Amino acid sequence: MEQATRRTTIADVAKAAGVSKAAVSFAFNTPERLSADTVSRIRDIATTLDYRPDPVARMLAQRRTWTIGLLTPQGLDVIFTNPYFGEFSAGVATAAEAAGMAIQFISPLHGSLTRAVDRASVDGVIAVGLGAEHPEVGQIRRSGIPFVVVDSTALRDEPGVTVDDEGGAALAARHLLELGHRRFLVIGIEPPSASDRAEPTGVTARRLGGYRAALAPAGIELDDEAIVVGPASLEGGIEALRRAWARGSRPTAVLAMSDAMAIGAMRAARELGLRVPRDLSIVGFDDLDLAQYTDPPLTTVHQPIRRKGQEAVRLLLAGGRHRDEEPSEQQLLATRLVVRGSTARASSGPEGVVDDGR
Amino acid sequence: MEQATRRTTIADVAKAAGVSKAAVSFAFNTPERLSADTVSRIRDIATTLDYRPDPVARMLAQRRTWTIGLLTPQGLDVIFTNPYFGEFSAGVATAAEAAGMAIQFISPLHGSLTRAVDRASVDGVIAVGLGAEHPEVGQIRRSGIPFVVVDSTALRDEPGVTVDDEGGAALAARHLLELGHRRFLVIGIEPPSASDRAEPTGVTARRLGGYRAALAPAGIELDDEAIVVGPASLEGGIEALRRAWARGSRPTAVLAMSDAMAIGAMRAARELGLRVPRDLSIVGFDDLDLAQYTDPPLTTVHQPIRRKGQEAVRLLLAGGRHRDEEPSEQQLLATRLVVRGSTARASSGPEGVVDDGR
DNA sequence: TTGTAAGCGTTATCAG
DNA sequence: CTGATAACGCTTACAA
Repeated sequence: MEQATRRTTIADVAKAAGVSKAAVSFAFNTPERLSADTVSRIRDIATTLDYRPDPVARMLAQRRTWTIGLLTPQGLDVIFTNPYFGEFSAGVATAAEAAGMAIQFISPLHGSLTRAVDRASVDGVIAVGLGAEHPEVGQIRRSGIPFVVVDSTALRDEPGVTVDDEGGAALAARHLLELGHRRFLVIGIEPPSASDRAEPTGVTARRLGGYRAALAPAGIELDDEAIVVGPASLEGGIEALRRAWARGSRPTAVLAMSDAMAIGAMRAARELGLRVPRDLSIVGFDDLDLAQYTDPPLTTVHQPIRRKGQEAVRLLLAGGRHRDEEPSEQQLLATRLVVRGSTARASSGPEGVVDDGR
Repeated sequence: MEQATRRTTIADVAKAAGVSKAAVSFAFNTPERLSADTVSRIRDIATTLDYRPDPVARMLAQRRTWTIGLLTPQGLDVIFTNPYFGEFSAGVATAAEAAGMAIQFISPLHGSLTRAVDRASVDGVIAVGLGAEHPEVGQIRRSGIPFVVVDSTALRDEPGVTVDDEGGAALAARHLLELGHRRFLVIGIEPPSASDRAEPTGVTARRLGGYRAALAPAGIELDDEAIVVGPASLEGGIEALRRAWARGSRPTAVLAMSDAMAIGAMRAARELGLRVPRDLSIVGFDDLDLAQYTDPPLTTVHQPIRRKGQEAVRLLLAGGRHRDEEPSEQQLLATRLVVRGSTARASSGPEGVVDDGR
């Protein structure tokens, strides 16, 4: 995979046009500085010679790469197949393109995020879902590259954008409460890397906090029995509900921390012979595009995923975080409950046991 | 978004260690060439100074970017939210990472793919779903960068990987035929860009060919009435079935050219009061992960999406296509039918009209 | 084993 | 308005 022949350089064009390299550069970048016909002459020759400026040389000289890095602790294979990241990336891409920036995914390389960060040549980075325990944050901060964090309230002193996870989660729990539910199962997101697992990831902790805050007034506590975790995927949701069921959990409602998991749970419920929402109510979190097309359509907590991506870019371009600079802007985006068809009034339990409201 | 302070360069390390820049370079890239303690001394100092080689300078000097470009005619926002591309990209990413390569998405920039290609700094490109009419193919070929095409049989003289679209489509049609269906609706993929629209994209034409080939022996022809097209998305599928229905189509089976569209069609069918598969059989194409989790699970044509991505990388690394080189390897991957729950024996029509086999 | 110096292809600076 | 000339930070012959 080597280049076959040498490509035309700025020097070739300069020589052919009988001008300096600088003049050629001007002809493309600041044509106002040259006389009109010099510009057109140079451009003509450049076209003839099929000259295209080398992006790498340009980056080196400009000391800018025109690229935004999207840093995630998950591998690219999970990133690309995860609808949440898809929508988020779409938001980032839209805003980045508008600003003339490309985006580069920075994911663990051979297991090392640090290595990946070193190899990436970017003007700034958007770090998604990074806990405070990630050393990469310090690594980037030291490097002096501007960055913003997304979904990491733990990093309060960095500029970043987050959604109201607690509030959204509370809305979901309250909704179920109002429908008369008393036996809950929480399906949580298990942090991706082993190192994260020690301390639950920010999102998980915050949403759990929201559920608890809403249920407490009703005298309901979520003990370990009422919580299962797994990867934030469809399979993860299936597995989670199966596992909970196998160990004897008999909820009338499940609070899933992601739509993917909620959809998986719906699938698993069907396998267990439960009708959703009649035997089991399920509420998700995210409001993916897909959520409105499931059967039944998914009741879920909406968060503005694409906008989150756009805001992150805006923040980054507006300054990001610089070395030793005072903390800058924090964005908190609102969440809201979208009631669709996967939740209903609590009725008799799945095995004919009438719920006595205990 | 400017760098706050100057980062440590190789010259800084060299001076601090009292060696030449070359020695520092060797210490990292070819330590065998230096004495063991020189290496460790240099490395220690480099660590102290927090030296990290500048990737851009390295690219320029090496004349390699260690990056593979993924070229698509669709915008990044559709790429990232399309599960097919997600799985494909995951395959590419896996293979690329194993080879120490990063991947860069090359999508129309401000509407121009050509511009995007110029700005991209890559060692090779994988072009997905490009028709022969795309001038970018020539652009890249002229540039001398190795490339492979995916899903474009029109470009027979380029190395590339394709799946057996005709065969797979025929399998799908034959399956429905065997179930007794006689009234079909084809939901096709509408090419993304207006320029492509003139001539149907390769995939669409090939799959349609497969359907026709299978139906012809049964004396069934697909006229314009029997075909609707739309974007390859869930919404596209919903829209397509609705439109066909509105204009009077009353099929007992639909052949969708993508799983996303098939799932959309299932949704639209439900809205129309049709039960799948009882009133309407639906078969998709792709076999996305999602296909097994729909309700009912989707009968579809499986294609090895991830593997397609991996093979493309392999081909590219194995040489790709060079300027003026003889055509190189073509890969044709097999497809197969996966029968699940969305297809059933043809029965009475949706409005109680008994199908007389006409 | 290590150093020297010539690139790599731009852009930026500063005279003319 | 134009053009030398010097960065930019690294790799890599080639010399020592």
